[in-house]
Amino acid sequence: MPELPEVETIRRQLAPEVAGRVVRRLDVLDPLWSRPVDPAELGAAVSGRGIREMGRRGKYLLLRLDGGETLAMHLRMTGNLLLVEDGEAAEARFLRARFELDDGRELWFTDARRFGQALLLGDERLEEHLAERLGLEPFSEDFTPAALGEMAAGRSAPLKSFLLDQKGVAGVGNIYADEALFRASLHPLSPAGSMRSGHLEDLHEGILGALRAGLDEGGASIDDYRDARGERGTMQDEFLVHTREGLACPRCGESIRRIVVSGRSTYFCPGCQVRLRRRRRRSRL
DNA sequence: AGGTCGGCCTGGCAGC
DNA sequence: TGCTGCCAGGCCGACC
Repeated sequence: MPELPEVETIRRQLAPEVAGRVVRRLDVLDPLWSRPVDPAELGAAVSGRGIREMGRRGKYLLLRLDGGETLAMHLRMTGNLLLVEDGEAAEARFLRARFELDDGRELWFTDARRFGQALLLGDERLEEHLAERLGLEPFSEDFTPAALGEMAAGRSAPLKSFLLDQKGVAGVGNIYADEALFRASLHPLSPAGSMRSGHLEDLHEGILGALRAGLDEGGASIDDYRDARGERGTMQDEFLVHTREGLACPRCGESIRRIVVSGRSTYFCPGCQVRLRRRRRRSRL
């Protein structure tokens, strides 16, 4: 699934290719992609516009256009954004939207499950939209163990659910949540508010370490994910626990388990990931 | 208000 | 072989 490392891999590949180009034409083939906006309306609004840059916030790809508007795209589960050299020759399976650039190349948004969406907003409204949904960027200097502690304080939700919540740390999804918790030696069912300062440092480091590994490997291609060139990432070969049920823990050798937390498959090592207890409220003096 | 759950959506695969 | 039914999960709205 596209999470921060996958989306950032695509952004890094596309940014130098699309900056300064013009979208000669945007063809929206699937009304679900532009919903609730009419496909033809969104197509007309983007066609002819110059591209300033390709950005990212959380798991959103941000196509920044001339004139102070941005097309925010979300890949959700099975979306891909491909740079296509020859639109005639490429296989158009699951094609939902097609951008023709002024250099003859095309950007294709493909999406088997059709969860992906795009939204055109003025930059001010976009900032509001993102601020309502997303918390800290993990690679910003604002993301510190102390900031993590402030977000987790008083929360009884399991650490796994806490990490999946985009309003906390933006960009972490099911894969990297499992990997981060393993790196931090923290049990996914531990209440978020139960972490002490050492745990906060471990989790902070675990999140960054897992995301960096994903970036180094060009993302994880368990099934649908491909980078902007259509190639697979290799992070799935480096997973420490995710999808490794029954295999030996790389740290202590115990058998990795799979449980369901918040309806999501969750992999962890019962041998070395510590289950914290809910912190007792400070008694009043 | 914080936490959980069902719905969106469909390809792929297990099971018969 | 071919059909059915279930699973995957990011995000959001409904509900407790």
